[in-house]
Amino acid sequence: MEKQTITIYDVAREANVSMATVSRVVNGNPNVKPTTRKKVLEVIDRLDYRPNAVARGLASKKTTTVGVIIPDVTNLYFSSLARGIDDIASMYKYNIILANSDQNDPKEVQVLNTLLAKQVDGIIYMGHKITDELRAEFSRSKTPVVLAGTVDPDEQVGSVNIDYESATEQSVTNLIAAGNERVAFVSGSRMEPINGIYRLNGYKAALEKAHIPFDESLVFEADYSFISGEAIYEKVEEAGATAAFVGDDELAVGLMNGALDRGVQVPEEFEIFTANNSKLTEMVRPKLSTITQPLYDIGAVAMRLLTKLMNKEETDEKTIVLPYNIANRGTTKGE
Amino acid sequence: MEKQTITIYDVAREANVSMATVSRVVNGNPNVKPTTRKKVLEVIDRLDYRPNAVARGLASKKTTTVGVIIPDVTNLYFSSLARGIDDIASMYKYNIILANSDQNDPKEVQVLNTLLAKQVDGIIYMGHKITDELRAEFSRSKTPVVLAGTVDPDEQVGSVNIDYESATEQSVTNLIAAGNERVAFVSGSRMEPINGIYRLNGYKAALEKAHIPFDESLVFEADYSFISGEAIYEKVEEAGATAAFVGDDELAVGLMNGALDRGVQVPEEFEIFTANNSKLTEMVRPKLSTITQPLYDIGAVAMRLLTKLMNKEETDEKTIVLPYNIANRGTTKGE
DNA sequence: CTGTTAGCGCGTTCAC
DNA sequence: GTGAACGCGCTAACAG
Repeated sequence: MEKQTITIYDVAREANVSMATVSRVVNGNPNVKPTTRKKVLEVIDRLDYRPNAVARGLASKKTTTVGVIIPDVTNLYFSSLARGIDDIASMYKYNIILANSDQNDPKEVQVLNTLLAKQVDGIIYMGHKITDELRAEFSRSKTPVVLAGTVDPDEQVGSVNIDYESATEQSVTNLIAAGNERVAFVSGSRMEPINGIYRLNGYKAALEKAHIPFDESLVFEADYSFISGEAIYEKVEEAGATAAFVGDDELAVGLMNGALDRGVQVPEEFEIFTANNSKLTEMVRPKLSTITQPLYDIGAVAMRLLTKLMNKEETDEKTIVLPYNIANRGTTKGE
Repeated sequence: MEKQTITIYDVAREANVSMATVSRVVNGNPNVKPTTRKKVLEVIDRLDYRPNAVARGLASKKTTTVGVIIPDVTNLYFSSLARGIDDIASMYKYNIILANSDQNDPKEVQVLNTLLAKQVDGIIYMGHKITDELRAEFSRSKTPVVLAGTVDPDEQVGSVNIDYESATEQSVTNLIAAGNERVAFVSGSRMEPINGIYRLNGYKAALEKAHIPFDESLVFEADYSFISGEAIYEKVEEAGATAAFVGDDELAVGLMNGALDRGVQVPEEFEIFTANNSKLTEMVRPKLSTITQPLYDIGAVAMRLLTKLMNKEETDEKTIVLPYNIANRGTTKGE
C-alpha cells in the first residue's frame, strides 16, 4: 500500500537527468558538471531521498557492515573492546552487527553463517576458544577475520592482543616478591588457550624463576562471573594460598568479596592480582591491582586492521601485540 | 577475480529444477513434492549453497535486522538491556545492528538515518532524552520503533519501562523512614525526563508525604560515571545530606566510594539507594540497596513488542510498564 | 506441484 | 559530462 519509497529514479526524473548521473553525485564521482550536481543535490534534499543500502549492497557487493561475535555484551572486558570496535567502525562508515555467542560452540558456527549470509564485509571475533570447525569456516570464506582480545595458536587470521604470558609472569613474580610462596592461579577453563597455555605458562615461569615447585592444587577453573568467584574463595583458602592471580576482573571481584565477606583482610591477609583492567577494577574497594591492558585500543586496532584487510591494503603484520603495564593498586602489598 | 559465489541458479541447474523451486525449499514453502525437496536439499548441501540475505532483502523488502541505538555498551544498565534484546531477537531470527550514540543529539539523528538506509525492519532506542528532531524522524518513517528503558512523555512509539516515579518515591520514603531528614537526589541531567520529571517527582512526593520541604540545594546532577560520583560526594556532604537516592548504579558506586575513601561509614553515617539493579550493585561492598528493575526483561519485552509491530500483529498496549521491587541491601539501615 | 517472468533499487560499463 | 542498458541474487505473482 503506502510503500511510498522514493528511489533514484524519482530523483532522476525530477532533476531531468538520468539515474546514472544521480548515482554519480550520490557516490561523489567527480565526473559531473557542478551545475547538474547542484541541481541533483537540491532535488535529493527536496524529495528527502535516502539511498537504499540493500540495493547498493547487491549491486556493489559491499555492505559496509561488519559482524562482531561477542561472548556476552554484559561482560565489561568484552564490552570495552566492543566500544573501541564500534568507534573506529563508524569512523570508517561501517556498521556493526553484534551477536552474542555465549561461547557456545554450535551457536558460534551458526552465528558466523548468518553473518556471512548477510554479506558482511568483515568479521571481528571475540571469544575464548576457537574450535576446529570454526577455524575451518574462517579459512573457507574469503571474508577477512580479525580476533580481538582473543588468541588462536594457529595464527591464520588477523589478531590483536597483548603478551598474556609475560604479563602474567610479571604479575605473579610481583606476588612472589611480596612474600607469597603459595600463589593461586584462578582463571576460566584451561581448555582455553589464553588460560591453559599463555597465562599458565607465565605463571609457571614465575614460579620457576623463584624456585617454587608448581603445585597443581593451586590451579582453579571457574566461570567468568563474580558469583563463582565468591564461591571459589573458600577452596583457594583451603589450598593454603595467600595470594591469587586471576584471569578475569569480574571473577577477581568475586574472589575478593569471598575473602572480605569472611573477614579476611585484603591485601594484608590475601593479595589479588587481576588481568584485564576493566573499569570494574577501580570501582571496588580496595581497588584491584591489575595488568593494565588497553582494552579500548585492542578493539580499535582490531577494527582498524580489519578495514585494511577489507580494503586489501598492505598490512605489515596481521598478528598485533600491544603493550601492557602493571598497576599495583589496593589488593597487593608491594610498593 | 575468484568471486566464486554460488547462486540459486547453480543449485537449480544442478538439481534439474527451476530456481523458483529452490527458492521454495529454502523458504520452507510446503508446496514442493518431498522427492524434489530432498533432491534440492542434497544439492544445496553438496554445493554448500548459502542464500544471499542482501538479495533476499532487496526482493522481499525485509532484512530481518533491527537497529539498536545505545548510549554506551560499556554501561551495565544498557548492556543488560541489550542482552535481553539480542536474545529475543535471535530467537525470532533477527540480527542486531548496534550503534553507540554517546547521547549526542546530532549523532543520534545521523545514526538513525544510516539505520533506516540499511532498511532495518525495526528500531529499538535506548537513551536519556529524545529531541524533537529525533521524534520527528521516528514518526516520519514507517519503521516501527520501541523505546527500552527510556521514557518519552510524548507516547507515540512503543516503550517498555517501570514506573520510575513511584519506585523513586518508595525508595526515598524508605530513606526518610530510617531517620534521614536530608536526603540528596543525585542523578544525570534534569533535562532528561526520567530524572527531571519522573524521578524528581517521586522524590518530591516522598518529601511531601513526610512534610519535609523540598530543598533545591540537595539536588545534584552528574554524568553517569563512577568518577563523577566520587567527585560529587564532597558536595553532597557539604549540603548536609545523610543519605542519597541515586539514579544510576555506576554513579552510586562512585558516590559510595567517595564516602568510603573519606572514612565515612556506609550505611552507618551515610545511606545510599540506587536505581537500576545492574550486577554492579552486588559486586561492591557493601552491596547497594536498590530498586530492582528487571533489566534483561525490559530489553526482552521491548524486542518482543517490536516483533509484533514489525509483523503488524495486534498489540494490546504499546506502552508497557513492568513491575519492580525494592531491595534493602547493605547501604541502608532499614530492616 | 513446478516453471516463467517481472521486478527490487542501484552500480557500472560502454557508447555518445 | 551524461545516458541507456544490463546485472547483482532472490522473491513473488501468475500460469500451467
